[in-house]
Formats: sequence, C-alpha cells, structure tokens
Amino acid sequence: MSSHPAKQANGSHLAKQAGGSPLAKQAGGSPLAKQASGSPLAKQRLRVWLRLLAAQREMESHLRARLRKRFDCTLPRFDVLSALERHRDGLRMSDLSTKLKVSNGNVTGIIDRLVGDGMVVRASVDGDRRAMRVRLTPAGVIWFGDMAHEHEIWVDELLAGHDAGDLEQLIAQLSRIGEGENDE
Amino acid sequence: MSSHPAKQANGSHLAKQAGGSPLAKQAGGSPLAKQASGSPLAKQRLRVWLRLLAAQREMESHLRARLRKRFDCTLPRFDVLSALERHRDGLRMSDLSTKLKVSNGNVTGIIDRLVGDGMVVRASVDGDRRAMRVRLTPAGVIWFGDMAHEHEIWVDELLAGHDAGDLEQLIAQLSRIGEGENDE
DNA sequence: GGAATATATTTCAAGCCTAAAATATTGAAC
DNA sequence: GTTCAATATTTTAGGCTTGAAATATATTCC
Repeated sequence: MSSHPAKQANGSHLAKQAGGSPLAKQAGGSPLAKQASGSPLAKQRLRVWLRLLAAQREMESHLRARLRKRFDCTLPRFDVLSALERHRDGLRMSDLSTKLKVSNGNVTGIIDRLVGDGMVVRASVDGDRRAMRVRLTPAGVIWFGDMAHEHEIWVDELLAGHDAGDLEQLIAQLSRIGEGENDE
Repeated sequence: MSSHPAKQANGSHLAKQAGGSPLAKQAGGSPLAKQASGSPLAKQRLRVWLRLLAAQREMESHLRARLRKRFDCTLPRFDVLSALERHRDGLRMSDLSTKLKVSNGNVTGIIDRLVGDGMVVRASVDGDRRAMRVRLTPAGVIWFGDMAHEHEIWVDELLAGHDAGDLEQLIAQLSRIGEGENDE
C-alpha cells in the first residue's frame, strides 16, 4: 500500500516537461497533455499523500500489534465485528463489503473464520435464498466489547498530541477526500 | 484494515481514562456521565482515526486500480521501485524494509517478482556476504519513470479539492502522528 | 581462535485482499 | 412460462503481509 514517487526520473531519458520554465506550459489542447505534472502544488499534494500514508501505517501497525498480542485478533476481524456490533439485527455479506469497502470474496473468508471461532453466525434471509444474514453471537458481543474498549484507549494514546482544535482541522480536511462517502 | 468500534458495549469491567493524554480530563458532569465510553476527546480521536483510514483507503484504492489497468503494476511494486529510483546506487533488502516499513520477508517476495520481470537486480555486497544490494535495471528506470509521471497526476486529481493552505494544514497535522519517523 | 551474540536475508504458515469466474436465485420482459 | 439481465454469494488464482523460525555470515568478548 502506498506510493512514493516523490521525484520522478526527470532529467534522464524521458522527454518529460519542456525543461525551461518550472511552471508547466499548460499544453492546452491535448487531453492527454501533462497538465499539472511538475507544478509545485502537485508536488505538495504528493507530499500530503505520502504523509497520509505514513500516518495511517504507523497507527495501523501499532493497533494491529496490540490487538494481536492482547486479544489474538486481527484488524479485519475487528472491523467486521465492529460493523456487526452496530447492527445487532445482522447484516448481509454484501452490506459488510459495502460498509468496509472491501471485496465480497474477502468478507467471505473473514466471516468463515469468525464463524469457526464462534463469534458470528450465518443465517438465511427469508424471502431471498441467495442472501445470508450475519450476526454476532453472545460470545462475539462480549469479545468485541472488551476489544473496543481498549482499542479506543490505544487510539486516544496514538493521537494524544492532538488537541480538540487539531482534531477538528483533521476531520475537516480528511472528510473532503473521499467526498461523498459516509460510513453508517 | 481499520477499526471502528464506535460504540462499544462497555459499562462493565475495566477502568478507563487514556493513560498518556494529559488533556483527556473534561469528562463533564457526573461520574456516570463518563458513560460507556471515554472522554469526548477520545471519541473525537477515534473519529479522526476512522476518517484517516477512510481517506487513505479511498486514495489507495483509486491508485491501485489505475496502476493495475494502465501499467499492470501493483502498489507495493511501485513503492519499491520508487525507493530504488531515489537510490540509483542501490539499497539493501533491509534498507528497503526499513524505508517502506514492511517486514523483511515481504520485501523478499516483492523483489523476487520484480527480478523475474527484469525490473531490478540483486547483487552481492562486498565486505558482507550476508547482504544483497538491489538496483533498478535500465528497463526498471524507464518503467518507473512512466508510472511516476502518471501517478503524480492521479494524486493531484485526487487532492484537487485542497489548495495550498489545506495542504499545509494537513502536512502539519499528519506529520505529528508518526512523530519522529521521516522517510528519506 | 572459539563461543556467544548480533545482523542480513530467506523461508514458512496463516491470513488478508482483489479481480474475475462460477453458482444460485431473483425479477422483469416477452 | 421461458429467457435474459441483475443480484448475492462463493470460489479461484495470484499477490501482499506479518511474525516467527531457519540460514548464513559478522562481530564481540574471552
């Protein structure tokens, strides 16, 4: 996951950018024209993307390690349980993949394992024999409750350096990235 | 990846309060007002984490799809090539895993495949027969150059809604998350 | 020099992930 | 009612990812 081009192979063989003026000439007509290619703003956006990625990885890696050591649970499993916790009446497989934004096949595998652990159950949906409704078991509810509690503390610690104002700024800026998407 | 506890079924055992956060007081009214969850600030931090995750996934998923369709390349491969592009004299396997923050075994597999594709080569390091120096091949340089160029445009598009001020804010806030880490 | 320890890399098992193909069922058009 | 497209899920193939164990080489300490 990620991508840091940061400084593309400029000076060598690739034609790439006229070379003279740093401000792109704005090749006008051609839709395939290099557009924003070397602009300072594009570079800054690239920097933001790399930072975003680094921050996400940093936090995810901490959370994954803790979840594993303390609860022998993975992040994907935690995510699924979390979604199910908010929908005690159950969710369909497709609801899960939509909410978590992962592929259908992926959800199938995660649910298989959670079923094997006795944390969730699959039930048929009446009126539609194609669909499956997935629910937390009582054990799943308890397990997730314990984990969620600690998880919140971990996140709080990881972002301890950010006060209310910082957080508000972040929410505002980050919310404009997926634009339109809104879980729940 | 990710994690949305959002509303854990707490109310039972563990005592709360995030150890590290000095600002985490303000739980408002009665002791009971602390409710089934942590302080409002902790909740807000959780919200930020979820947004961060959503934004990252959104961008990553777009970039991955484009990279695949246009260049038949994956993001991890792109990342490795990117690191190597910035170090034409080559990097050791361990340098790569450090820079990309992924495990050693992971890098081994990615490099194996890139070698198979003729985009990088492994050479022994003299003075240390344990180590391997990995370098881009000429074909790798060209391939990465092409991809990096488009990749920058894609990122530019994905963050088109953010102006210089927004970007500066984001960089400032995000930089304080990994705290201390700094690639290159 | 030789033993213990540390470093660099690979291998391994298990799980995550996607895109695409395969199944099964539903719903709509005819 | 049969055909055809859409929907819900699983399966499959290939690749990514981790943490831990295994190898091989270096270094340090005696």
